[in-house]
Amino acid sequence: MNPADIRILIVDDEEDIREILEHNLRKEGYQVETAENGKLAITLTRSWNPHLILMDVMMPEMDGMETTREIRVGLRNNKVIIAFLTARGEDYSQISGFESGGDDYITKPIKPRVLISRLQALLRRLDSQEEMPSNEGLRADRAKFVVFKDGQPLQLPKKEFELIDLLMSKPGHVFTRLTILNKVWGEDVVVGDRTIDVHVRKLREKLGENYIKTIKGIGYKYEP
Amino acid sequence: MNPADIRILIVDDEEDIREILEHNLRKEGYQVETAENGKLAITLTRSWNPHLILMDVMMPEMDGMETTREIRVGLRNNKVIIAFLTARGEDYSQISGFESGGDDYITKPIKPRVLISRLQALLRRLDSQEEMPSNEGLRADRAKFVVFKDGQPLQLPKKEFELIDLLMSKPGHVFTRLTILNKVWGEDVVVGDRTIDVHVRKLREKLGENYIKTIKGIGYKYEP
DNA sequence: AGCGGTAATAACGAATTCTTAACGGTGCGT
DNA sequence: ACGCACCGTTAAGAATTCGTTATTACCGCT
Repeated sequence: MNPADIRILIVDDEEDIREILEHNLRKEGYQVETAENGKLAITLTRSWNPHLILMDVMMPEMDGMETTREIRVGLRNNKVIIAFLTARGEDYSQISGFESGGDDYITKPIKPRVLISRLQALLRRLDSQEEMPSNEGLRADRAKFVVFKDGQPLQLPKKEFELIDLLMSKPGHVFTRLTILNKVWGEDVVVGDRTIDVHVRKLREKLGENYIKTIKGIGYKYEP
Repeated sequence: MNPADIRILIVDDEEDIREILEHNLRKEGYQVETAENGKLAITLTRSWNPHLILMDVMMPEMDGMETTREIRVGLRNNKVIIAFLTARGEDYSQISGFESGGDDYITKPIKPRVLISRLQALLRRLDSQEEMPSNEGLRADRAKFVVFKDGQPLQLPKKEFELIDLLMSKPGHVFTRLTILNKVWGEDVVVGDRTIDVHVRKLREKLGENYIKTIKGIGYKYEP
C-alpha cells in the first residue's frame, strides 16, 4: 500500500518525541497526526481512523494500556494496529498489553531507520487485509456522528447514524432485524415492525440506494 | 484458531534454548518441531509447513537472516510468520532482517509468559486471514447469507439457503426428509409432502444439477 | 407556547417467497 | 401389465415480508 494512503497516529506525552517521530514518518510519506494524551488519542482514533498507532506506554493520567483497551472496545471496525513505545529499561511485564490488544512494541531510544523497518513490517499485514476504509464510498465518524460520502460530510440523526454505523462495521455481513434492534434500539425496547424499514428508507434517501441491501426474511447488509 | 492446529518451528543452534522453548510451547498446546541449523530449518519448513518460525539470528554457518531469505524465496504459499530471537545486547542494525521478510523479533533472555503473549499477538493475523477462497464448488457463508458458486456470490431466499446450508454442513451425509423438516421448518410445523421437493428444484436450478442428490425412500445429500 | 427536527406508528400497496395442488414419470413387486 | 410408492415439475395463489407515505408523538430549544 502507498505510504500516502496510510494514517499513523503518534501518542506520547513528550513533545520532543512526538516531533521527532512525526518528522521521520512524514519524511517517508505517511499521513501523521499526534496526540499528547490518551483521551485525545481515543477521539482522534474515532474520527480519523488511523491504520497504525504508535503508543507510549508511560503516560500520566491514562497510560498506553488503558488507552488501548478503550480504543479496542470502542471501535467497531477493529483493524487498527497498535505498537507500544517503551523505554529500554522497563520491565517486560508491562507488555501484558499484548493481551489487551496491542500488536507489537518498540523500545526507546528510537533509531529512525529501525523504526521505519518495524513499521513496514507491521504495515505489511494491512496489504493482506485489503479492505481498508478509504475515502471512497462511505466512512463513518463515530466521534462526530457524521458520515462521509465521497469525502462530503453528512450530518445524520442519532438512530440513522447508529444503524449505518452498525451495518458498516462489517461490510457484507448480514444483520438480522433482531440483531439490529438489539444493537441500535436496545435489548428490551419494543418498537413496531416497520420502524427499521423507515430508517433504512431515510438512509437510502441520503446516501443513495446502492449501499444498503435487503435480504428478505433475514435483514440488511452494507456493501461498499 | 486452536493451538493444536498451529505448527511452530524453533530454529536455534543451542540445545538448551530449543528445549526450553519447545517445552513451553507444547505446554500451551502448540505443535512444535525444532531445527539446529538453517539448512534443517529450510527442509522442515518445506515439508512440515509451519505457521510460525522462531528463528535465532546468531547461528554458525547460515544465520537467521540468510535462512529467512531462503525460506521466503523458496516458498510458494508465503504465509509463514517469522519471529527473530536476538540477544538483548545486539544492535538493532541487525534487524534489517525485517526487510528480508522477518515479521517480528524477540529479545533474549526469553521470559516464557512474555513469549506466549507475543506469539499470540503474531498468530492473530492467521485468524484474520481465515476465509481462504477455495474457488471450487460451493461454499455457504452463514454470516453473509450467501452461497458462492465457483467464487460467484448467489443470494438465496431464506428457506433455500437454510436447506443447502444444512445439506452442506455434512457433505455426503444423507438427511432424511423428516430431519430436514425438523431442522429447516421446525419441529411442529406441518407442510405438504411436495414442499421439500420444490425447494430442491429451485436450488438445483440455481446451483446446478450435480450438487444435491436424491436418495429414494430416504432423503437428500450434498456432494462436492 | 411554538418551532424544528427526530422517532415511531399505522395503513396500504408491492414484491418476493412459500406452499399447495395437480399431473407426470420412474422403478419395483406381484 | 398393473398398482403402488415415491419423487420431479409446473403453475397458481397464499402468506410473508418489505417499501412507502402520511400522520402523530416526542424532545429540546428559544
